[in-house]
Amino acid sequence: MKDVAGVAGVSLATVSRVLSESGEVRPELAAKVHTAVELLGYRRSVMASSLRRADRLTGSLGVVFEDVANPFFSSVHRGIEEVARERGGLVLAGSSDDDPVRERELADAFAARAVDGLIMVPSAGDQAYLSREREMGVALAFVDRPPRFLEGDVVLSDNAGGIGEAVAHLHAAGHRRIAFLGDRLRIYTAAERLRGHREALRELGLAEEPALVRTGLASTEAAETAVREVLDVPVPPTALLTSQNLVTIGAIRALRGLGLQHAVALVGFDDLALGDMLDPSVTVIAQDPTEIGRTAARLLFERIDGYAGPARTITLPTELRVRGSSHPGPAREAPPPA
Amino acid sequence: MKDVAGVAGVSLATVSRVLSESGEVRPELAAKVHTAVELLGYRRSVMASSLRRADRLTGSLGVVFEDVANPFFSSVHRGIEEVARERGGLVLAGSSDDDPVRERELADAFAARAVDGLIMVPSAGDQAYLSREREMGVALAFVDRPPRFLEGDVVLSDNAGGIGEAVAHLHAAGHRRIAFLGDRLRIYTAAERLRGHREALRELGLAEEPALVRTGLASTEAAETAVREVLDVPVPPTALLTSQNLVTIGAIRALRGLGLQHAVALVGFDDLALGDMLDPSVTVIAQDPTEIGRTAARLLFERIDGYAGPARTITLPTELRVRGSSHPGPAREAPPPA
DNA sequence: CTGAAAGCGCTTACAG
DNA sequence: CTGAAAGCGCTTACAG
Repeated sequence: MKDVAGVAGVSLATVSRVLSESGEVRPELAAKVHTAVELLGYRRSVMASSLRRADRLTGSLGVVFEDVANPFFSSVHRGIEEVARERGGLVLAGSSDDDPVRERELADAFAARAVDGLIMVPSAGDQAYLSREREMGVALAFVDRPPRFLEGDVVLSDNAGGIGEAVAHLHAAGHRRIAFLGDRLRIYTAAERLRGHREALRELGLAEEPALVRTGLASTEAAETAVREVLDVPVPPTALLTSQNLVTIGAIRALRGLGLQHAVALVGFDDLALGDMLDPSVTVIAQDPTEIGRTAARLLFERIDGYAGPARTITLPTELRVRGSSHPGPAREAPPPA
Repeated sequence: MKDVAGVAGVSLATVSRVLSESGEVRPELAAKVHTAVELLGYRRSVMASSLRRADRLTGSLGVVFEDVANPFFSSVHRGIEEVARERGGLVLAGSSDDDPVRERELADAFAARAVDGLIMVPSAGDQAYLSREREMGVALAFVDRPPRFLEGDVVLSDNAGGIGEAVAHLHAAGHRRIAFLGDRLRIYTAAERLRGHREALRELGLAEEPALVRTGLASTEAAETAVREVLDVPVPPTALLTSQNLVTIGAIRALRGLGLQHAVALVGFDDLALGDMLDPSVTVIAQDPTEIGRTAARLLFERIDGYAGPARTITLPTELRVRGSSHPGPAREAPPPA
């Protein structure tokens, strides 16, 4: 910048004013500065700039995902990037692998790089430590699940509502025995989806049968086994609701293995790539991860811009994509009462 | 840091030495410093630190992908993150959408944040502008395709070799009429894959028939149409080679639409999620995106650590995953000579 | 081994 | 509107 000032024949302060578009500068001087910048190929250092600025903003955001390579999160990432880009912001991203220690290391490393804000998919741990970052001026927003032991803006999908819609859809198609296959309940989304199932059954006047509810399924294999077991009870379910991608895949494998893919209905949470190419194609409850990312970024920028009101929770709707698996071909009579 | 010095009763310089682990400091003083750091909850500013350091390193890396939400690239991202993490580094990522202007804006924005290095998936444009960044001390590495008008370290998949292996596999299964469906040839990987097809045919003594080669396919729809056309020639192919995911999906749709999914063999480039659940399951040429990311990060860190030798090109092998689609069920007699 | 001082590249009151 | 000067939070010769 010193060189630019020299070439342009103005003071350092003037160059700074021109380049940061702050204060009034005579157009002729501004032109000289721009010419010098072009000539020298000068680029202002964001780091030095933010160090001295009153607002200390760096125009960068940190994002902690469970895994940047997970397609759901990488779509959230994209949504955040889109909104950040409108403001000239850049995104730092890292994977916590749902490890609270790693999550904290990442938050620390981002804060040390003076990010303006942090968007986090909170791990199973405790997020209270983030109140210190907030005090130090780092804005916060959460995504996919709420933080624990800390208030904060959060963007969620309507997990319970999405499941409820699926249950109603299956009920309308004549199903009365709807099994629920879910992940470990310590995971917020897993618990919410189970809650949605229970509430929907109650609203429809259906009894909840313990034999038709299986949770704690963390892998495709576990899900496959659970589906086989749940279909092996005295009065088996006519429809399956799977609360997560891996569980859905396990269920598909199990149904195929038993030759029941056209006999037992299936609705899965989260869309599957190629889900429409399978036989039968898979009915799903789809989230909108890109919009989740955009929304979280907007909330975060409001905080960065000074909003200091109470924490907000935004719940985005899910979309039921009805495909073949919830319209099993052969006619079926109503199952006997439980 | 000033506060820490005050509490610890030492000079600023000593605190800096302890925290940056540079220079010799008496253990007792170091202990005092650490106590003060704990007490105050102090965290060193990476920005201020790097501004004054001799090496100017910030411990952050910029990555320009075509799209952070593309599963291939998000896996590359994960590989880069893993290697960066070993060194305490952080990753900034952005999407160019294959737009040279956006690519350059991102490279600029990263450089203004003083990243130590840049890993890029070069867009179709010209990367010569990056030589300026390199002169300013930013290390460079490229991924998936080589930069244009610039020398640089690059990590590629063995595109031609992977296709060659697939052609040999189909040939061994008796196929003599193997169609190639590819993307726009201005895309490096598309051109390489077509080259692999041609060379493999030549090596096997098969003539290349223009009617069996279709390129320029940028969408599922275009691919579907092209497959229908290529199957409609007087002597149709008995096998299809698709050079990219969207093309593969278009081919699957076309074959199903025609009821030929068990009659015409198919091998696609890049694995498909659920590719093993389709009927028939899809034989693919799989890349290893995470390893591509790790390798690029390693090359980049070598440059950051001072390696100044010639540009290196590392080509990673692909893996042929033989599944049902290249073993069509019904026996088939050798097709008539061309 | 330790401290006082200069300075990285910038912004911002403070005068004029 | 413009410039000289102080200072953001740190590191690093330079003395001692």
